[in-house]
Amino acid sequence: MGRVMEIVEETPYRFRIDPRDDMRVPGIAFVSRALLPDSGADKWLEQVANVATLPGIVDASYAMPDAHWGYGFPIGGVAATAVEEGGVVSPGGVGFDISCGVRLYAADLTRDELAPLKAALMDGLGEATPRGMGTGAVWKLAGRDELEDVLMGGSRYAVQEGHGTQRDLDRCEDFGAVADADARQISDRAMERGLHQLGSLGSGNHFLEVQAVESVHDEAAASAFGLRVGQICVMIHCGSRGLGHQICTDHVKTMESAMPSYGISVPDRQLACVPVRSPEGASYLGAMAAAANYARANRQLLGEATRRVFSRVTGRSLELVYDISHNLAKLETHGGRELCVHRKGATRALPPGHGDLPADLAPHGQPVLIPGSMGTASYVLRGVVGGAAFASTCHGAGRLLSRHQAIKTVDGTALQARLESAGIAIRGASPRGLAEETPEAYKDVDEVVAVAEGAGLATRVARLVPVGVVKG
DNA sequence: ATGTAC
Repeated sequence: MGRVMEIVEETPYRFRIDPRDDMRVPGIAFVSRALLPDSGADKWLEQVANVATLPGIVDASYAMPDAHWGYGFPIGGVAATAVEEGGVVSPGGVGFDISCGVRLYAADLTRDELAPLKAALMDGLGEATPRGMGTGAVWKLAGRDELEDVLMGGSRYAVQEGHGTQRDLDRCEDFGAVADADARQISDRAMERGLHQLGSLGSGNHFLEVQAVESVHDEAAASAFGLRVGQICVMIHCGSRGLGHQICTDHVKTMESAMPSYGISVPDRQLACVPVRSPEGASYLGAMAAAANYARANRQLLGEATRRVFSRVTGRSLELVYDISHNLAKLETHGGRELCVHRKGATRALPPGHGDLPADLAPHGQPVLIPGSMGTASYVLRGVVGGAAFASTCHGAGRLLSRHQAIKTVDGTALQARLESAGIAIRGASPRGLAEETPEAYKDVDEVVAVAEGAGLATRVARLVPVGVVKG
């Protein structure tokens, strides 16, 4: 399980790995004793230390409370590099599922009002949501030219084509699309994979979930976000499908061969990286931005399909609370310097008053959407003044068992029966897919979120519980 | 996460 790391407890919610060997900065993990492996030997802690060796990294290599082992970087990792000081960009710091993220809708409907319609709603959502490893998708794109429009315009293009409203875009990170997308940096293979998957959930931990607001922790913020106790919500968690995956694969390969020419060596080949200010760095960031726009359009399309079903079955509407990604690198200004902030399984959490927030949300801070594991709670948090890790927080419960271990632990069919008897409707999930996502395979989301709040990364706004789930 | 390996 990797070498034993020496950990210094700075506070009950902040642990430090001091620089050693080639580390340029310390590692900082925002965890509790309960979330830290007993022996200090866990592969993700070693990964935190490895990331600290990257050229140009500033302040620290950070781990969020839900951190666990990932490709090169830990999932739940945050690292920023100084762009004008040789700072690098690494696809491993973004992840294979570029701009994977979450969107949350609030319904004009209570849990009690839904009860007699729940089965019909879940049936409708099950039928309307393409999912799994196949190629079914909501939007049949006209061809590569239209795919390029999506890659450049993200949710804005989807709305322009009639798939949503301006109000939706007001509640999206980056108002629906990131700048500087460059479709020319995407291989033919990645384009082909993206052509037939726009408006599809995928598999793994991706899901569409009908939820109910169980409790509100911050009345003012909840009200501004459009949330109240007893209300029905819909959460959609998905990403950039095969397109993002192929882009990551392509650019890791390119960087592996380019790295020596920049004199960069890394302790793990999965940390392949190049300077942000290099042809390969610019190429990756352009392709990554295009994949991010694809992921946003993907969530917009699935949201529109959800709205149609919701309206038909319940006669009620869905208002977007927010859409935020948790796998992305962004060029941001912090402390007067331009930084390339990698967030991998970590969520941006802008503080109250931040200029990138829409006016109605600005007094309260950015909504942070935390999907729990299947059958457990999810949370809405908000960003705080004086946060840490470049205004970042956790992204979910965080895995405890590998998919392989999870399958050995539970039987998918039995798990489905258990969830259904707990009042959680399941549609479309394969037994194996369910077993991989069993709650026992994840950390306790309540503990993760409590630590995020204790560490001063974000504060709780509302806790949501599952009513029904559509999975791949 | 992923046409679960090119």
